[in-house]
Amino acid sequence: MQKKKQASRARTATYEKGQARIEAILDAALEVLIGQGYKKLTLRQIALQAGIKVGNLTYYYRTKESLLKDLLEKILSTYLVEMERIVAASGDSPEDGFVAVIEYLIEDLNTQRTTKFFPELWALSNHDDYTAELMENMYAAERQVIEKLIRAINPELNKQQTGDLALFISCSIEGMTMFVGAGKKQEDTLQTMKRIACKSFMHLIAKTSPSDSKRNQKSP
Amino acid sequence: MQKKKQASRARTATYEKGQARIEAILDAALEVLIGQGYKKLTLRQIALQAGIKVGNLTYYYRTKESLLKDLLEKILSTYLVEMERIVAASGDSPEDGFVAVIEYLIEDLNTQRTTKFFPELWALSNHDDYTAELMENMYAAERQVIEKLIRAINPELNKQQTGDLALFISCSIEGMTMFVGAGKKQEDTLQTMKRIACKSFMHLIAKTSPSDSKRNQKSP
Amino acid sequence: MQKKKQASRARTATYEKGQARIEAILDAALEVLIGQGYKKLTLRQIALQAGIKVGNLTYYYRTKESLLKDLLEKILSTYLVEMERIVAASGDSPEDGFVAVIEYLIEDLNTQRTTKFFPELWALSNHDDYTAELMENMYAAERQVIEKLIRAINPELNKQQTGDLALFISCSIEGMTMFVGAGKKQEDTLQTMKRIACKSFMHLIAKTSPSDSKRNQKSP
Amino acid sequence: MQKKKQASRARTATYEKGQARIEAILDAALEVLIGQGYKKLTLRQIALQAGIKVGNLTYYYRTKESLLKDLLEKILSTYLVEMERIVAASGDSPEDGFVAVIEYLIEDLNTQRTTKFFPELWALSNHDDYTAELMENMYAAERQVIEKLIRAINPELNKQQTGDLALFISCSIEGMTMFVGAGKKQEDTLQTMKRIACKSFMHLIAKTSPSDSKRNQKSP
DNA sequence: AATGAATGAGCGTTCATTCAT
DNA sequence: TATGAATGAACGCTCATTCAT
Repeated sequence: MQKKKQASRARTATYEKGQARIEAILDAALEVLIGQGYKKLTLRQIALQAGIKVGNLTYYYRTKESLLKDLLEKILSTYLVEMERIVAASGDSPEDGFVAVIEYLIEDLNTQRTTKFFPELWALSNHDDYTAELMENMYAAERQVIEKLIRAINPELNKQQTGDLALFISCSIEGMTMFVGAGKKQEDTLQTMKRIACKSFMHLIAKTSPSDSKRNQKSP
Repeated sequence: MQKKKQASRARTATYEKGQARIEAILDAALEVLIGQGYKKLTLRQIALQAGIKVGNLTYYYRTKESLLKDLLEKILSTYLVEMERIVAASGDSPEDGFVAVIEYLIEDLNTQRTTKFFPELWALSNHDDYTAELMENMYAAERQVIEKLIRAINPELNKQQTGDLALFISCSIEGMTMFVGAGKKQEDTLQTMKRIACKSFMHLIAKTSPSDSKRNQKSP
Repeated sequence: MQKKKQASRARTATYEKGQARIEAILDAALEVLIGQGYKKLTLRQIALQAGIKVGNLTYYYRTKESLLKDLLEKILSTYLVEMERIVAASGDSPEDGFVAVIEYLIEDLNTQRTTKFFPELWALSNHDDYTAELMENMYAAERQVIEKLIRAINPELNKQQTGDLALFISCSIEGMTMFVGAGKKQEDTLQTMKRIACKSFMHLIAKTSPSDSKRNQKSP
Repeated sequence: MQKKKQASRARTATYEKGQARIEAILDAALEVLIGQGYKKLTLRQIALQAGIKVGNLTYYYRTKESLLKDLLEKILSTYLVEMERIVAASGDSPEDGFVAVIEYLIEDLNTQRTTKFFPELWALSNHDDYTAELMENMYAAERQVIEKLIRAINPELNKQQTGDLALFISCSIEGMTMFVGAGKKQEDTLQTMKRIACKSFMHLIAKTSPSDSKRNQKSP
């Protein structure tokens, strides 16, 4: 029901076969990006991975840029969808919801899909404005989810504070990608990190008081 | 006197002029990497930036790979050198030393050199073992510095715990690179992040007790 | 009634709709050729202009070459038809008829259709024998019209001389295409050229005597 | 002495070998253009003709456009140089000079270099502004040479009239390219055309009076 | 009659690398 | 040391053509 307009920027592909091809192409592209990095993310490699010829690839995506757009949008959107699912499923307690989100995010580092893809995304966004914007939108949405939970846990905090805390928490988790993710040196510390993160974040939220913000009160 | 071995993979360069050239080449390469990204880090661009011709560049570095190796080594070593300098300069109090290191690391995000370079490094390490190893060595050294300070602040913690805390702290800071660094959307929140980070980390170190570790006591 | 054989190389197109499609395709092709040049005269562009898909285009013309053939034949035939119409309409006086033809040919340079198309035709005929033959046939017919008028004006001239004069006159007019045609630098001199041409040609016809021909009398 | 700065837009090519290569490349390009038309004027064909690899070709000309620029400029400049040489060599009599120029221009049609190249040039100029400008400059210079001779033959004519006559004469001759040039159907009529042209043009110049111009006197 | 899908060849261009001087 | 010259491989992309539906 809800997946009808995927690959919106791709060519028409009105028929089923075309739709399937587009999915296959995007899957292949992600595979290449994860497996070989964006330097090797060439049309030839993608076509090879997808089992088609380059000519056919360009039939669906006239430019590499448009393919990349679709690819990034597809991947990033799945993360948001999943996040909202987690929140919705976590019941009434905001504390439980918060822990569920944090654990989901960290647990997600167990997949190569995540640990390989995101550093590529960050590097890409370094030199491509569109990628940077897309990434920023995704993380902004993620922070909004976190902010809502923070506010529910500690309603005394003002908007500025919840935003700052959400940003700090998001940073802390994203930073693990390079170290504790799948295939990384400290791979096995993932559970420990989860524990430390939850404890630390919960304390941070609970013990931050409205008067803590340096911004609101330049001189104490 | 002690840094003679630099550019070990480069050509002989026994004479001063050659050494200077190598420095110029590496500087040029870094400039290009930061300013234009890894994708445009071509021999042509590096030579142009260095004011020499490609032919001459290949005289010093027979392959692009060897140039990259030297470049990474040079950059990463400077971070370590700086870190040790910071620690040494921070006096007797371990708390002061810890805060100084944290603040240095976060403050460093103010430079494009850092915010542009590290995501590239992470992406590179994704698919290149040598880069991954080099990076891991650097971060391991960084964590050792942090661990030493943690142990001085809270001597009760065991080796496992200090290691985990250092890793968590390192992740938290590195994760800021994509968000609060120079040229990023949340660039202006750097001071706030610094404050939250210091407070949060200090509490984490102080309030962690030896019995917290789930690893040591599989069954409670 | 008499023009049935058009599009002889195209597919059957026995039905009216098919005939209309072929006309639309050829019109579209001419439009593209004139507006964007031979380089951009691609099946994609033609199909786009005709409002159909490439796949359908290839149903009517199995190869691009066959489409081009039909296109050339259609265009060139229209010029001949028009020329004969002009001659027929110019009444009894051969002088009037001659001037009418000359003026028609020069006036025709006012349309982009002419000034853009013919240089392409000449370049094409440079390396394509069929095009060269088609073009030669068209110009031969044009010269025959002119020859007939010349002979009527000055009956003393022999066949060789009328042929030579017709050729010279035809060259003189065709040569204007690159300079005084629509969109050309000397576009505004078209009327002046018309006047000079008529005066010069009329004098040439009137004052040429049968003894002028060097060919007939190698030694005087 | 005078050929030092040829190929000004090409790469440095400071050494003899490079200079020779550039000449070879341009010669090869002309060969391909003449022999196969601008559609087949590809870098691969040019390189093949020049006996080098495409990679080397792009070392001298970074873009195809720059190569074409140099090619056109080189060819067109040779025509101008030759024209001026002809005029200078034709002695005192303006009539002799004029005839010499006309005969040179028509005689030139005996070379495939001319009959093949110019239609390509005209077609090129149809869709490329730079080519159009270059071509216009060349023909403007040619007309200036003709105008000067016309004025010497009939000093009574005003500037407007000499310009118009020069244009008409130039058109008449250029128009022969498609018909009487080397390899064309009416190839053998070249001498006849020469004779008709000279006679016709001389009469046109001699018998045009200042009062002929319709432009100066809107109503007679 | 019409379209979507697929292919293979070729295009201009970039690049790391090799080599003679 | 330093440069110009040359190469081969790969890149993104365009195109005419074929084919199943």
